[in-house]
Amino acid sequence: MGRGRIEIKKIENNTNRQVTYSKRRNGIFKKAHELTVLCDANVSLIIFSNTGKFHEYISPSTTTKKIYDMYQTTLGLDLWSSHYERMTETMKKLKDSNNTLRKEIRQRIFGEDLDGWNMNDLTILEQQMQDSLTLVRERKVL
Amino acid sequence: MGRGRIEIKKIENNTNRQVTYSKRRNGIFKKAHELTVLCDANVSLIIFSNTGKFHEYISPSTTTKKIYDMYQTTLGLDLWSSHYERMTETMKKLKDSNNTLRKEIRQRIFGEDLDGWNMNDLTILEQQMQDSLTLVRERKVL
DNA sequence: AACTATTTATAAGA
DNA sequence: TTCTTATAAATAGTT
Repeated sequence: MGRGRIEIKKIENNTNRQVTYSKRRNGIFKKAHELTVLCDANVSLIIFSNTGKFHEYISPSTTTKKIYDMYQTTLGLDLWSSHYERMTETMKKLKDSNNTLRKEIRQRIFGEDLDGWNMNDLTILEQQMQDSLTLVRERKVL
Repeated sequence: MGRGRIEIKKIENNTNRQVTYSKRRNGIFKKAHELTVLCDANVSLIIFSNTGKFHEYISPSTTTKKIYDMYQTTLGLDLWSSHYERMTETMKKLKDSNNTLRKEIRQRIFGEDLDGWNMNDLTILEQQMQDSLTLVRERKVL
């Protein structure tokens, strides 16, 4: 690498570690970009230094989120997307339930939307309405 | 780099590109690991080849999820959480709406849950029920 | 998969 | 820090 072989172990001297970090960070970013161009690859490279400083390389043709989504899809992981799917499904069920309830209210409270009901259905509905009405009238005299 | 300088542009020959990809992937993974150890850094390196093959390096002391969580925190980004929050809010509204509808049905169809309604409320409800019942009866004779 | 001529990366020094 | 340079490391083309 440079003047004399170095051992791959943590550089204890703060200044040296910082300098090496800066040089090698540039080096690996360059490598990441070369891999992107030469081999038409998509690369996401995120680095946090030991002092918490953040640097990243992302291939120009993609985004970090896309890479992360692909990562999850590829590994079949359950970090976000399955959670998302569960929520989507729950939401769909809630919406369906909502629609059903609204229709029921239109039919049974306002007597609307009853096209297609036959005489028998209507008789049962009428009886139910009569019962409810009786309940309310009873409550008024309590 | 090797025998003769190369240009950094896409290698068009499939075999050559594949071979270079394999060699350089190893190279950059080694660099990522050296940076991790020498500089005590946390590195996430995810690569998708142009054929969709997936490879990653992650510093041993961390996980990909941790890096992405830090990534979001550091950038103050909202890649996933804002979407999540919007969904959570929508879901809450749907649940509330659902509960309201169910209560309305209990009260106005089954005459239940009417504690706290005063005489005036009950009279209005009674009138509404009477109107709906009339609507249904009219429909029966159509 | 191994070899090797070169280029590239970089550790240490200025 | 930035530049220089000796040397190690990476790798493109070859076998």
